[in-house]
Amino acid sequence: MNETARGGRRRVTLYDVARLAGVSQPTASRVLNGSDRQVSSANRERVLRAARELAYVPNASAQAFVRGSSKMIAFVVGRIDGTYFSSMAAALMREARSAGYWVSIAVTDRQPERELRVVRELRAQRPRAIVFAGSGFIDPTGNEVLADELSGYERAGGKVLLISRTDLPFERISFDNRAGAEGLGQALAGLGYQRALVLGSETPLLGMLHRVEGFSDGFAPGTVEVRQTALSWEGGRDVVERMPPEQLSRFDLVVGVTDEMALGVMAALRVHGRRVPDDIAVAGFNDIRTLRDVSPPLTTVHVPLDLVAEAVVRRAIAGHEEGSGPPIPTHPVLRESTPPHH
Amino acid sequence: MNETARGGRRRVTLYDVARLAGVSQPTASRVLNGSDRQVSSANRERVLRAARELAYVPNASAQAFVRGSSKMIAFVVGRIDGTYFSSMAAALMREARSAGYWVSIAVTDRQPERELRVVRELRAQRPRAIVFAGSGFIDPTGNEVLADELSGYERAGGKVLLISRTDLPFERISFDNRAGAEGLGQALAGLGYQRALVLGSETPLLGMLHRVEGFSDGFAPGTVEVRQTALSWEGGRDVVERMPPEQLSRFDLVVGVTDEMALGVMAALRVHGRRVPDDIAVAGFNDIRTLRDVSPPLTTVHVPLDLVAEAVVRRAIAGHEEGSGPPIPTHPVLRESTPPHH
DNA sequence: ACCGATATGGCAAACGTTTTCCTGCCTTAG
DNA sequence: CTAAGGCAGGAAAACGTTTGCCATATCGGT
Repeated sequence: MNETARGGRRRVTLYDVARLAGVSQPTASRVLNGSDRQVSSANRERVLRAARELAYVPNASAQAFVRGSSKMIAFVVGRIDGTYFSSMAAALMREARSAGYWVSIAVTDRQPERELRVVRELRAQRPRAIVFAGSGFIDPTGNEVLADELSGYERAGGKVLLISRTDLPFERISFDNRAGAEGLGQALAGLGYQRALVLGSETPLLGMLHRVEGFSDGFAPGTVEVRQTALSWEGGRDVVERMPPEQLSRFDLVVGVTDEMALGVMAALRVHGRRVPDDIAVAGFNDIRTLRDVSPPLTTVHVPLDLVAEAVVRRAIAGHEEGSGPPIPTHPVLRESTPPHH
Repeated sequence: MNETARGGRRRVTLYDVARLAGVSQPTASRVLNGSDRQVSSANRERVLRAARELAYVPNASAQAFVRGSSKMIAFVVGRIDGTYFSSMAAALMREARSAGYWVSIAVTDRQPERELRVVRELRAQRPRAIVFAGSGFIDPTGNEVLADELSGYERAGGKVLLISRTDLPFERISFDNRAGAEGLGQALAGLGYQRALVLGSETPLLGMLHRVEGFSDGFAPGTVEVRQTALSWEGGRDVVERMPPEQLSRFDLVVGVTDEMALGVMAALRVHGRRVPDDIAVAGFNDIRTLRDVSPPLTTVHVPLDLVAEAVVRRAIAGHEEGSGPPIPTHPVLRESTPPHH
C-alpha cells in the first residue's frame, strides 16, 4: 500500500471515448459492453472508432465493482501440479472462456486452515461461483466453519459447487463412479481375470467407496480382496512393497482406485521383478493424460472432463436453483496392461 | 449484463463496520487494511471487534478499483495440462501468495490471436504484472501487435516478464540452459558414452539452441549429431520412428532438449524393440515431475522452479527498473536411463 | 506558559463504470 | 391529425473504498 505512485500517464477512460465520439458516457458504455439497450448504428460506429483510436481498455475492476460481481469462477483445488487437476482446470478454463467467464485457481495444499483462508480471500473478489474439486477433509469442526463461510457467500448471491467432494452441504457434480467401475469389473472378468486385489482409499471418501463396490459387483461379487491405502502414487507402491511375495502371487490383477495408485503399483511390481502384464495385470481409474508415458499403457476408467467442465460452467452461471443433476457417465478403457488372460 | 438481480440482502460494507465501531470510515479502513497511518489501540480494537461481529468481507473489486491496481499477477501460458507448466504455475502461486499476491492463469493454446486477445482482456484487470512462459511464436507481425499492446500496458504502470521466451522486447528471466546442458554433456561423456543423437527444436528458440550447443560443448565438440523436431512428446517419437534401424544403431545415447521429447523417444524405442538403457541410453531436460512414473528413471537437467518463481514475484513487485539479472542455474541429474557405459 | 512537532481522527473528493429515470423524437394506428 | 407507444440519448446517482487535507489533541522542550 503506502504510495501507490508507480508512474504512468492518465489512463484512457470511457469518458474520453465518449467525448471524442461526441456522445454521452452511457451511450459509449452501451456500445462497448454487451448491454441490451440499442444504440443507433451511426453512434455505435463513432464510439467504436473512438475507442480504437484511443486504444481504450475498459477497467475491469470498475466494472466488477459497480456490477457487484465479477466474471470470475474460482476453482479451489488441493494441488495443481498433479495431472488430474491440471487437466480438469484446463477443461474448465476452456469452457468458462467460451461463456465469457474466466477461471481463477486457488491452491489449498490440502490444509483445512488454508482452505478457510482461501475462501475468505475469494469472497472478497465476489466471484460468480466457487468450485471445489477433490477429496475433502474428515475433521468435521474445520468443515463447519468452512460451511458457514460458504453459506455466507451463497447468501450474498454466489454459488458453491462441489466436484467429487461430499463433505460439504452444497450442490454437487458427481461422476457415475459406480457404473464405470462396474463396467471395468465386467470387462476384466470377461477377459479371464479371476483373483483381483483392489486398492481403496484409506480416507473414507464416498466416491472411492463407490468405485470399490462397483468394481466388486461387476467383477464377480465376493471374489475381490480390498486393501485400503493412501490415495496417491506412494499409497499404491506401499501396498505392493509390504505384501509378502507368496501373497501377491495369489492375484492375477491389481486395480487402483486412482491411476496414480496404479502407477505406484506398477513401479513397485517392477522393483520386485514382476512383469506387467505377463505376471500380473494392473488397472486404474480416471484416465489421466500422463498414462501415455507409461509402459504398458494402463487400462483405466475414463472420466470425461469436458462434460464435467461444461456442467460446472452451466450451473455456475445458471439462476439459483438447479439441483444436483444426474451424475456424469464414465466408461472403462481397456489397454495393454490388461490383455486377455488364460 | 441485463438485470443484475441475483437476490441477496444488502452486503456488509466498511461503513457499517465504522458505524458499529463508532468511528469514521477512514479510520476503519486504516485498521482493516495495512495502511501506514496509525490508529489508537482503543479504536483499533473496536473496529476489529465490529468487523468480526458483522462478518465483514472487504470488497476486493472496490479496493482494486480505487487503488488502480490489483494484487494479481497474470501468468500466460500455452497449455496448463502439461506437467512442466503446471509445476511452474504451482511454484509461482506459492511464492506469490506469500507476498500477498495471487496468480491468475491464462491459457493461449499457443495461438497468436488468442494470445493477443488474452492480453487485451488481462489489461482490463490491471494486474501488477503479466508473466509469459514458454516458447513464443515466429510470425513477427503478430508479435509486433502483441508487443505494442504490452508496451501500452507497461506505460500504464504494469510490468511484463518473460520466462524462457525471447521473441518479445521485455525483461527476461532466463535459465542457464547452456551451463546445465554442458554439465550433462560432460557427465555423460564421463560415463563412457561416445555417439550422441541430440534432438533440438525445429522452431528456432534461443533457449533450445543453447541446450543443444551446451550439450555439444560438454560432451565433446563435434561428435554429436543433431536433428530438429517438434518440441513435444510426438516430436521425440517421430524422429526415432522415422529413422532407419541401422542408422539408429550408430548411437549409444539420445538426448532430447525437453523431457517430453525424451519420453516420446523412449516410447518409440520400446515399440522398436530396443531396450533402454541396455541397447541405448536416453536423457532429457527440465526434470518434470512425471518422470518418476517412467521406467527406467530418466537422466535430465533440473530446473529449480522455486528459484524461478521467486525471481518472478520479486521482479513483479519491485519498482520499475531491475534489468534482466543473472540466469537461474540448472544442473544435471543422473538416473538409471544413462548407466555407466562400456 | 508558549511554540513546534507529532499523533490521531474525520470530512469530502475521487476513482470509472453502470443503471435508473426522464425527455424528446419518430412511428403507427385509429 | 392526434394519441399512444416505442426507441434512442443523456443527466445524475450510485457502487465501496482510499486518500489528501485540515482540525484537534497531546507532548516535549524552552
